[in-house]
Amino acid sequence: MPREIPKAYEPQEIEERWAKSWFDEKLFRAENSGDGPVFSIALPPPNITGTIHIGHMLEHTQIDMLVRWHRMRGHRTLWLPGMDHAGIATQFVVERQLAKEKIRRQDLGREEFERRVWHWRTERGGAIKDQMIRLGASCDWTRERFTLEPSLYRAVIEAFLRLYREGLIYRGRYIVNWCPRCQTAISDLEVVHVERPGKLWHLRYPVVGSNEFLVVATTRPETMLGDTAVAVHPDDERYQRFVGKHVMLPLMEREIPVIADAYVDREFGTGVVKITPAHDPNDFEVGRRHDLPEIDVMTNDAHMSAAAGKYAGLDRFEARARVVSDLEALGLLECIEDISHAVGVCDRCKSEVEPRISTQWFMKMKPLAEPAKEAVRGGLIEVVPDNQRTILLNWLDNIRDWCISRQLWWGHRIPIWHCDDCKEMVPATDSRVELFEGHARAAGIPAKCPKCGGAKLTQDTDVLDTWFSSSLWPFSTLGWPDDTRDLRVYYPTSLLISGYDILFFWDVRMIMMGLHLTGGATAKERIPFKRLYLHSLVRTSEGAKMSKTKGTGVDPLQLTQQYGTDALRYMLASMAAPGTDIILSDDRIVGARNFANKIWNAARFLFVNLEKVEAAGLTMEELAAPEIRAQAPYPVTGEGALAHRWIFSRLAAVTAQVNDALENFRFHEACQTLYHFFWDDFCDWYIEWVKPQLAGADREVALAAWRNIFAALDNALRLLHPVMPFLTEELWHKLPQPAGAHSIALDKFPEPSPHWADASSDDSMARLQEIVGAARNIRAEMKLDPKRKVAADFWTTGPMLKNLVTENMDPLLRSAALSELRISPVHLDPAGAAIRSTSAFDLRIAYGDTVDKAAEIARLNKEIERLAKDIESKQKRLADDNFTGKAPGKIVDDLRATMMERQIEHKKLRDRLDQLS
RNA sequence: GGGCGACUAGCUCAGUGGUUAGAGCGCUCCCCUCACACGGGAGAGGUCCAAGGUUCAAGUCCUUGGUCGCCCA
Repeated sequence: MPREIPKAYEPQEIEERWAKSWFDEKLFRAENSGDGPVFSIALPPPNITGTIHIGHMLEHTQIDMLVRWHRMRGHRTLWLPGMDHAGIATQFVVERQLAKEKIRRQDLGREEFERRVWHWRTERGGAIKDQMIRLGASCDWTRERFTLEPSLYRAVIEAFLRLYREGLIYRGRYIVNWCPRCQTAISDLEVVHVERPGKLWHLRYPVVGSNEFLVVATTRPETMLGDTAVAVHPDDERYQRFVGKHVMLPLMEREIPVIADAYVDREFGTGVVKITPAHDPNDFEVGRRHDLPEIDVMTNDAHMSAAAGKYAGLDRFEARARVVSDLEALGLLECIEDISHAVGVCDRCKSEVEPRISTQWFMKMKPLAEPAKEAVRGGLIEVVPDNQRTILLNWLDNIRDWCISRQLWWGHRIPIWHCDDCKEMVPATDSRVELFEGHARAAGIPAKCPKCGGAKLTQDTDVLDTWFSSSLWPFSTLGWPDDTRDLRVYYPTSLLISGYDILFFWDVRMIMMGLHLTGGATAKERIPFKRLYLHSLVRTSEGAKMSKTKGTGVDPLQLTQQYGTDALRYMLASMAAPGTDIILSDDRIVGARNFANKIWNAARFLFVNLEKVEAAGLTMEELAAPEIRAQAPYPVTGEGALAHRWIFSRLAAVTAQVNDALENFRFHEACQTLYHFFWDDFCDWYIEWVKPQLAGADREVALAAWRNIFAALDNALRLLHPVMPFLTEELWHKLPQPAGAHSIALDKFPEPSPHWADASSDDSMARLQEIVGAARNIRAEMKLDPKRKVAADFWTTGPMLKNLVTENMDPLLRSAALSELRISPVHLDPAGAAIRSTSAFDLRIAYGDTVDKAAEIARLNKEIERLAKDIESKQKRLADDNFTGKAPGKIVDDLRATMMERQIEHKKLRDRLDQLS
């Protein structure tokens, strides 16, 4: 193996191999027996129509990091995956496909159409699952669920029936958002408001029995055909005398009343508004208050209906133009104003939504919102970042009823039957489902109408909003409404990670449904998740949402192909600071790729060099067997001793930091900590420091050094595994592992071993790094040939530091490319030399005549000035009794100590400057 | 109109009241040293949007304003 290890990390083959192996071996299957802490999380189910995009990748990376971390810490970990049937989206995909054959779904009929969708689902749906497997998501695929499968269908019916019986689901004729393209009602949340230029038309309505007009202003003149009143504010003196009179609705020649209602904004337009109860939510309210007729002047596809008289059959926008020109011809168009206003469009298809009166199913939300508010406010559910908690509570405060019916064929059909004779609504007898052509449908069909005894019952044709089934996801996937073992073990789930864009659509609704429907005795047992982490969205460099249709989306699989999955994961995680959106940049992923390569090469170095020690009779087993690694660090004599103690001390600190970061969703901090540990500490210092020991002149030293370095590498790999699963898996397998060990993913996450912590090593190493830094700085400034080793002089007053230097002479000389480092008994002579100082030591390298004296003077001056300023400000603060009296003692002491150090440095530099000039 | 957020190095971003505010990339200089040029070493670069305030101490907390986003109505 060592001989074949490639020079650059080549992720492609490695990733595919491990992805397949993890899946085939069912490595991530959760056991619902046993003891110990449980960590469970449900995958936000992607749409079956979807393919993976960078947002999924971000979400899955974050989930997977936490899942792998918990699993490695021995928690009973379940990540439950699944797909959403995605009502509208899926129906559209299939309809579009049919359209190519010039077939409409109506031509096929409902049953045949559903058959086609199922067929599509089998053939084409769920591509995202394969992509997730390929990208290493450590889900328990044996528990995969689909929102339309029988057990979840049953959960939906059960939930519906309970809510219906409790009166929380009702049917009624109200104003809804109608999408004329999707030909279905949609919920308020599915309407997005876009600011668009528009016009405000001022129309004259003749007052009956006079020559006067009332002028109304409207952005939608075509709806005037359905006007059933005009309204003014009750206190508006301009119009009081008209209240109770009638105006003649132009074009329709219909007399409609002038009413007074406080809803009217006196400042808007003329202060008179037309009232169209069937086509405007506010007018609808006014209409109900005043008992006005509701005239729907449109059809399902937003053409004018028979109720629109001679305009029937026209598209709504054609009708608008015709209405305006007809009014103008009659002299009833007062003026046209250009304005900008918010237009509601369908979230999915972007066509203009038509507010329209319609018979639909609704869910009462206020009673459900109250417990949810309590759970969040009381901290039963922790929301991160915290500001999202405010947003969530705010929304719950203003919640409105949810229109849950959709005029689609793909979805959970509403389990209500209508009596053909008396129109009584009869719910399914129970939530049982039966299989029809292999797919679930309601089985509890009522036999006869309980009211009139009629035997002809027809099931409601509507289906439920996709989000209805989604809102049951955390418990329906675990077997609810049955009392299953999974449900008892894994519910409430530990955590939900979702994008903040679906907070209202999904997260909040799950909280409400979980609290209301599940069986726990207390709210704490009924919440669907204990913590809610809202992750950021990935945006384009312009800050816009990624969009496939606009071509601004980034294909994660392509990036993966180019840079490796681990690199992409690392990049996303390293940018995933809570609360701010992510703007992708090529640089970052290149950096992440380089990091992966660095890890690869550090391991490569070890394995390649192992040959040399194998030649000396040491075996891999002796050096790196698991039981050997477990006892690290091994004491090393000689000059590398410090570095060994130090790297394990670093490991202890890094482990604690990573644990803390992951506990708090601070993925970017975990990444940064790991990056610096691996690259700077492990590679740049530790490996470099101990290289000669590894070469094996002294067998005992080599043995211990190798054991330590392999143990450290093994620890590092396990620390890195959650974010870079493939690379670490591959390298882990190159180390000896216990018989039967399958994967690093099932190995232990490092413990933050307190006995590894070693403050004195940390301190000593930092000092030595300063000395090396000083020497390198002189070399670079003097433009010394890097290959040329030079002698240096060293002066310090501290005996400790003197010993430290002596004890670590060899690695010091190598790191700084020095031929020798002479410890001087006296102050160093600045003549003919460059000196670098800290308060603790001076380092001198002699030069010929190569040095730019003026540059050195400039450098000194700049440094002196900076120090002087700093010292002055510190002196000032220390002289202030207010500060010394009130600030904590440690702060004052530290400040004083620092100031004294600065003063020493300052004096040294001043002296040198004097001698130079 | 209501709410939430952002503004820190050329760029993308960290920064949890307390030393001289950090990282990656980019830039400058040197080095293809036998793990890695996807590398090593050394540097330059910041009145932390503005003005007030709280505090012994503010990039960090508060107020107001500016610019730019997002959500809701």
